[in-house]
Amino acid sequence: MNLEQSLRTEIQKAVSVLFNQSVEQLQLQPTNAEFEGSHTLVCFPLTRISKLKPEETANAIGNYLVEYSGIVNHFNVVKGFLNLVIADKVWAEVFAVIYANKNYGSLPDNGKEIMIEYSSPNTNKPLHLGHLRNNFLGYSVAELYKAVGYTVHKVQIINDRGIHICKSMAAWKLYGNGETPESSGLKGDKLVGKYYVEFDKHYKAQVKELEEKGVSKEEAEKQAPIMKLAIDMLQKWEAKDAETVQLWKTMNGWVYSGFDVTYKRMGVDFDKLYYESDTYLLGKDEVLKGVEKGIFFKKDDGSVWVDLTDDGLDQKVLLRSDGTSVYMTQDIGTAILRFRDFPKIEGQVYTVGNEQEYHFKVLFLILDKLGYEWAKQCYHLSYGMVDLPTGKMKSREGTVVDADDLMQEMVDAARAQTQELGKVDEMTAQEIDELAEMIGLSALKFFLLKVDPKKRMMFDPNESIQLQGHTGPFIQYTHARIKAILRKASSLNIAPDAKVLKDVSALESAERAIIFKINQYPAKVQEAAREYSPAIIVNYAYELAKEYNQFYQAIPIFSESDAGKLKFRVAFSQTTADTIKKAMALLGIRVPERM
RNA sequence: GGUCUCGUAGCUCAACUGGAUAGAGCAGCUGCCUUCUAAGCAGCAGGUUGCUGGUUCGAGUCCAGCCGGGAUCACCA
Repeated sequence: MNLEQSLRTEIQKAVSVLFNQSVEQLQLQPTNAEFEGSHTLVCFPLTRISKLKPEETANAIGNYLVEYSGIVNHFNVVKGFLNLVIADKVWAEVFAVIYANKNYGSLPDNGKEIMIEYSSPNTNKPLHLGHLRNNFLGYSVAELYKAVGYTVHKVQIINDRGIHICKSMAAWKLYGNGETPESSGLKGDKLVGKYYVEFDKHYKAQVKELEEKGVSKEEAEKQAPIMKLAIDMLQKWEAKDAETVQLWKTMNGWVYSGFDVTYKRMGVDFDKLYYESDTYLLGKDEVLKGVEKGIFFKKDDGSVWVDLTDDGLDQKVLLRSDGTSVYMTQDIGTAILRFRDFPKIEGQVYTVGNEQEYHFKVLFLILDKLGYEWAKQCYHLSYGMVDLPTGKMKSREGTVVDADDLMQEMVDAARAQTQELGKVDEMTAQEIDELAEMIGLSALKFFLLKVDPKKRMMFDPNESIQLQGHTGPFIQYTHARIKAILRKASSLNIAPDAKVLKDVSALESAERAIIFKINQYPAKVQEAAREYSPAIIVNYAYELAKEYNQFYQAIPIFSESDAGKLKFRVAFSQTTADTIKKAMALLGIRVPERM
């Protein structure tokens, strides 16, 4: 039983003894910094039971806890707030338990499985800033679910078919001269992206030319030879024309190898990939079955619809009048396929931008109507757009921030800063590279994860490159700093053991603050998983590091003469470093031994 | 227009789900490296939480109505 639970139990005991009534709900919160204590019981709601004034209620409970609980040393009351001061002996015991637990913060395997989808790019454009937020979020939520006991399957669906990739193919065929990633030295995804842009350029020129000849805009857009070629390729692809399929495979292959490089640097991975070319025909049977069951209906032109007006939504098309599938149909099929592939998963998390909220609302509703129990366990992890100081990212205006470029800039900035601070004197070139990589990516990930996922956020390149303050590098620095202490402790043969810890009394307030923080860690992990919010861990890690730095600055560890106390300080420095490392790992951020 | 969503310090974000005098970082100003790493610490300054009402012991948080951003309402994906 942890401290908070014990405290709640004791308070409930107090209430039932003092007021002869039981309560389940207690408002227990951290004490404001300005008052003495760590835990505060809000007593206003209890006045109904106590029939006393808030202050009197608080005093009565406080006295009882000091007398009987064995946890509370003393207390103070401000208005209806009962501020409790936990006995140092209890803190020491709490810490001793944490110190001995190697898996602190992780729950044991709960036998449940969950699927998390993220990234899911198109194959015609390189990954950009928006994908970075998506990937970091999805990866982190997966780590959070692992930490609370789930087996997690990370997947993505790659949008590898359709007119967009045919556009790149058409442009490459016309203007590529056989260019390959090898011959050009370009990353595969960049090469294909280049031809997508190329397509657009020529297409616009051709449309303009036709218009100048007196063709209407609408007609010109249809007649532009390059567009005709792209459409022709799409039809050939669907007819499984060998040459077209081969080109498609080749160019997508380039994209995948390019993406792999980017994913690797980002530090994300996937357990299974779904390709839209495999799944785009799925779902149709399911929809037709739905028609038979009367869940969906057919219009006179043959198109199939679902009526969601009773649920406050619209009617939505599921099959076109020519019988072909739409986006929604595919997603229905893919969802069902995934539950067949992984029968044990209890639900799916879709990490997709909030512009698709309506789509997923409809999707989950349809799956529910089709009778799939798991539909209720599907969750759209909807995140807000990333804005630039100049406004929205627009590919047409060339304001898209490329993922590879950005990561490189961050790493370069980290290297420059590290060198400027003179931290690299004793490092090899390889060590410097590794450190710069770690720091640069930490700054980026921390920056993108610190905001509540649901909210739209601002990405200011100048601010993101900051390595001081509320940043990943600040936390990494704290970790490295603690490691330096531990190295010194080890060289002095100071080895803490759990037995000594319990005997420590008279803690400094900075020490209590850190133990209090460390003690919160498991609850924070669970909250973050429940809320699908890595931002909770980001802020937790920051607060813990901040707390430690205050201690570090205020109390010189090795000047302590009491051997027990010295060991205690080394021990909780160790645990702080471990907790920082674990928390950062949940965010996909590594921490260095020195920096 | 319907639906959803956001609005907190000059800027970027918090606020434990209704609790105390709304907190951090950046930017600005003051201090602190002969002691474990100054990518740090301590401090100053900065707020009518978009506006107006309501609910109650208590509202940034809940409700209503305005004002202002954004998203979405395709036989596109």
